[in-house]
Amino acid sequence: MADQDNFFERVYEVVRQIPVGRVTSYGSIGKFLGAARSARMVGWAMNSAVNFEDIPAHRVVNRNGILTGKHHFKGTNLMQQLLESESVVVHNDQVQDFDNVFWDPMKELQRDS
DNA sequence: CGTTTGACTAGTT
DNA sequence: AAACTAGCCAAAC
Repeated sequence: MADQDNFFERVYEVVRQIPVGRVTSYGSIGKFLGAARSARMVGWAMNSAVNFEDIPAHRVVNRNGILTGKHHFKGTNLMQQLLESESVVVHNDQVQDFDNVFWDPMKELQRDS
């Protein structure tokens, strides 16, 4: 069933599918949803997603691999802590080896047919 | 219902 | 190279 009733839920669906040890960017998610120019909306969705424990928002970073929204988390450095706990190397609020841990929904999920 | 904002991104100065 | 501007779009006020 189409759980995608709202833009937010669509984002949640994608973020939920982010594998452990991988991160993605707002733009990529938005692009996958068909709203590449709505990268901010993805962030907005995440703002609400913080209320959802099922949404690993910490796996979503900006295009630079920087933990832009770390300040929005419960803990100041919680975002980094979570990423590090998932085998993601983070240093100075920035994801190291970003290209290696970057998870592209369009490439990994690929809208099948 | 009009204005502001906001976890972005790409382009320009 | 760093800072600023603009575009984007939907939710919150």
